[in-house]
Amino acid sequence: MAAKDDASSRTTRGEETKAKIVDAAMRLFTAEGYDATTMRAIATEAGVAVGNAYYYFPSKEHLIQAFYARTHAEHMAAARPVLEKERDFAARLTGVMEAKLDTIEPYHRFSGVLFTTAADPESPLNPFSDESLTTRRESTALFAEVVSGSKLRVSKEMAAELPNLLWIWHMGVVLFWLHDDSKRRERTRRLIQATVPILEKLVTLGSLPILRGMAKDGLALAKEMREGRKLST
Amino acid sequence: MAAKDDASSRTTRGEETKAKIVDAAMRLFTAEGYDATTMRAIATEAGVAVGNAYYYFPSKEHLIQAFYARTHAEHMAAARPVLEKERDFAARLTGVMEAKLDTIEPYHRFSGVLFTTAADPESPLNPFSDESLTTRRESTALFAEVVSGSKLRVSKEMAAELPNLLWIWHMGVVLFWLHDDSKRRERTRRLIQATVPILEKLVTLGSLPILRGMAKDGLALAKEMREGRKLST
DNA sequence: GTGGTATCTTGAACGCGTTCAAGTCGGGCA
DNA sequence: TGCCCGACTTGAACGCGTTCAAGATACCAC
Repeated sequence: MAAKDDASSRTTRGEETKAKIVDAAMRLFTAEGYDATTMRAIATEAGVAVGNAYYYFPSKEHLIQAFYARTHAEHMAAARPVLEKERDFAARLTGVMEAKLDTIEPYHRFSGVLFTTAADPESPLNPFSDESLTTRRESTALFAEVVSGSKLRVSKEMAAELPNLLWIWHMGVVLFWLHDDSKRRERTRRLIQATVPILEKLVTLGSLPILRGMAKDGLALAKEMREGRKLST
Repeated sequence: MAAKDDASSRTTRGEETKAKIVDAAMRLFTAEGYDATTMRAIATEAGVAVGNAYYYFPSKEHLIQAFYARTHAEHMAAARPVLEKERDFAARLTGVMEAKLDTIEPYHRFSGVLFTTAADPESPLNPFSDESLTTRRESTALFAEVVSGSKLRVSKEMAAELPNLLWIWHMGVVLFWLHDDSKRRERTRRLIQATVPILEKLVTLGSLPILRGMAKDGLALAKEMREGRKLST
């Protein structure tokens, strides 16, 4: 009996409590919305004291980040089949982005808060913050895979910068999605359908000798701007 | 004596109290930051009861909007000389955008909150909200003037849509500015310097017969997306 | 003047996110 | 066995944004 308890040692109990709290929070956020969900309600739903939630999460906002990490993981999984199957750049990008929409759809109602703080340099939810670094890196890696696994041939500079640019594009699409109250988010899907070919065209044209110089300048600018903020890698 | 009081009638007293509250709020926001400034402190500074502030403003956030309206007015004024003097499109756009940066610079420290809610569809501060309609319209009109007062010749469709696109671009620049901690916001200024010629080039190229079709599609898309949200006009 | 009324003002009270001093628990060492 | 100590848990208390019933104020009609 005691042997088996090796796994369910000290830290494990804490992990369980932590998971109970995140679960409760996600249930309530989804059902009631962010503002309407109180920390007391989360604690009660999780079967713990309110102070206990603060032992594991510094603030209510940080609970959202845990939530964000989850949908991010789901997105990574949902994008997998697309990356395995498709070889065409536009199809890969569209597939990955649509997988994102499908993943976050259940939370459209209260996702506002999720990205609300996106613009606040002080918030831990800010996609440029250190606390978002892991997620951002993974997300960028996903877009790198969209490029590298496609038939598209790009320069070294382009290969280095394009994933970051696609990540920015993806943030823009999500921002649009937030405000999109059309059924099944048809508008956002249309936006994707319309902008992906443009992106592809830009990348392709950027490889032509004539436009090489201009593309190079653009990429250099993107890199410079990215490194100015603490976004680098 | 009584005759002179015509002007300082009923509504005027209310206006004065309202102004006192906004003044106090702006002083404290600038000095202490948004979060550190309490409604009680604002009320005390303004010499009124806390409940009185809520008679004039539905929430603390709405006080920011009043603040936003002020800097907006300042920007309109600061942009005037540029529009009077310059005739070159790029110079006009750069000048207007740099005027914006100059106007909002004093509030960089706490502007995060100002745009924090930009992504939240529920917030009254959301630039796409009905409550922001007036400001947004004026702002768009400013960019319309940037175009119309320049030597640049554009198609009817382009003239109709370009101001909105420039407004979006301007929001992006402000978002970048928010995260820009370089001295004198040199990075943001560099971003403007670098992107304005690209915008100009895109507009110019879009007028060429060869690319007319593509430009038309792009403009139609922009219009469609804008009308999907309640942004129209 | 007197009463009526719309406008404006008050501050106690509410529920919230958050903090923290005071615990409880359970494995390891004597 | 006893007891120690770090990991974990508790809930009362604090200060905040916000609400609201109650009152003050100033103007009009009579």
